[in-house]
Amino acid sequence: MAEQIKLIKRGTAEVIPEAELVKKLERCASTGKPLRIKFGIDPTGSEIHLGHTVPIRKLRHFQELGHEIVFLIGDFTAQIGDPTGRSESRPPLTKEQCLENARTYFDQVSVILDMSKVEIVYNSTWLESLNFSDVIKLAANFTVARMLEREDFSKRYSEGRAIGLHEFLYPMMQGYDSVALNADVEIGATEQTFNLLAGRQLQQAYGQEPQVVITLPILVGLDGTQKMSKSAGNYIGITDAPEDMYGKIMSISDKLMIDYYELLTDIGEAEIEEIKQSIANGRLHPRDAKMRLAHEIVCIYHGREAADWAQERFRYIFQQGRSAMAAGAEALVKPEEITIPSEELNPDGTIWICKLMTLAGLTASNTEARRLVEQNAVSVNGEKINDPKSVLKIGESLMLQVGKRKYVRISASTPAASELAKRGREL
RNA sequence: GGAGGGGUUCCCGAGUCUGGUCAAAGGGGGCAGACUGUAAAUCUGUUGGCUACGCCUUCGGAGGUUCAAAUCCUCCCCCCUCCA
Repeated sequence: MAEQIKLIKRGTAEVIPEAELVKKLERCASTGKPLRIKFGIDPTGSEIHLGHTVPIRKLRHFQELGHEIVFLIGDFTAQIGDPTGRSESRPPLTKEQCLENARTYFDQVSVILDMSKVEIVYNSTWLESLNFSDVIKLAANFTVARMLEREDFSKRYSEGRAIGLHEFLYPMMQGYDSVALNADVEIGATEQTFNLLAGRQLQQAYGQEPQVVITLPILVGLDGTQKMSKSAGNYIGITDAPEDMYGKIMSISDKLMIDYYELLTDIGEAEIEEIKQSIANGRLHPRDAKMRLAHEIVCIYHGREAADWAQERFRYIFQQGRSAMAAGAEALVKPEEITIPSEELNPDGTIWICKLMTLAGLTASNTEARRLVEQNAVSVNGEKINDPKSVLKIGESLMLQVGKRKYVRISASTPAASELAKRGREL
């Protein structure tokens, strides 16, 4: 029992209230009836990043302990859009989009969770059939003062910004979901606390035992300050290539490292504590601790072999030669191959460097390319180019590198091939 | 319904009274360079496009005045605040 609680509490922000969790677990142990763990998502259909995995990993812990995961797709609520943490309302989604998004979501999540044991439900199932008097009855369980307790609402209210009346309904609906599912535990990020607690309130009103609320910290992104999110561009996608994932983790600040250890890996708490101590007293170089972290995480999503490779590659490129172009580096570097249509070349088979960079997708415009060349950020076959008027001959193939991390191998298509491709496009 | 304040480049925000010197200050963020541990901090450069010391497009939208408009005029759209 103590072990169970320890695993469940690991990395959480809050367990409200802990005593009830203990009671539920004890009952579960004596009756053998697993707890129902609710977790809801908005089927907005974006790529999953490490920030999303924090609560999902918590679900996995519950799954390991033999409890039942109920995955709630908020297909109904998606039509309103949870105002939490954002000011823009989202465009409504069609049913088909919801289903499609849910499918891609579960594809990605299956790396972490055993999806065959997960119960999937859609909240339109019960929310759609409520009528106006049902809604009034539900709404009567809350007061305006109570709603304004939510930080997001009170802040907007005091700043004189708009709060849509329908936004008050969101916590209510989420709470009613818990009633409909008879949830024992609900998991969410700390910013969800209010909505999660609404579930407790409504469950009590409907004569159910209230759910235990478990909140998880919000994962800070690569920039070290903002919440990890796609729109902020500070994220690590779980489908990122091993080397990218590894590299991105290496670029986080030392301060974040321990949080990442705790929230994103299975390394034991005692060991994490030891790492922390060793760094503090200088026995362990923070870089090495971070490499371990990066390896560990890549391992989860790509397997040991890929993680080993990414690590070796990192050592080779960034700690030793620092040249992605060095002979024999091919196997580690694995540059993306880009073929330039030969009609883009000048008659003598050469091409202007800036144009080449843009064609290869390394820059958005020739002007940007020119700037980078002038800033000494571009090299070809390992040699810096700093004349923006340079003209290159592609020949067999060449390595083009921009900045520290972007590089591609360029080759030109034969005229015949590009002619074919062109015709293919027209057809 | 009444009164007032606004919409400027990725974001915030000057510039508008007193048209040109405005591709538009400053800050943030981004990118690159130096230093490093692809860390942090710091410093420097850069941040619409175009084979480019010139040209083109951009200050909510559409017109107009003018040699010249982010700046002046007309109409329209949108946002916010206060009062009711």
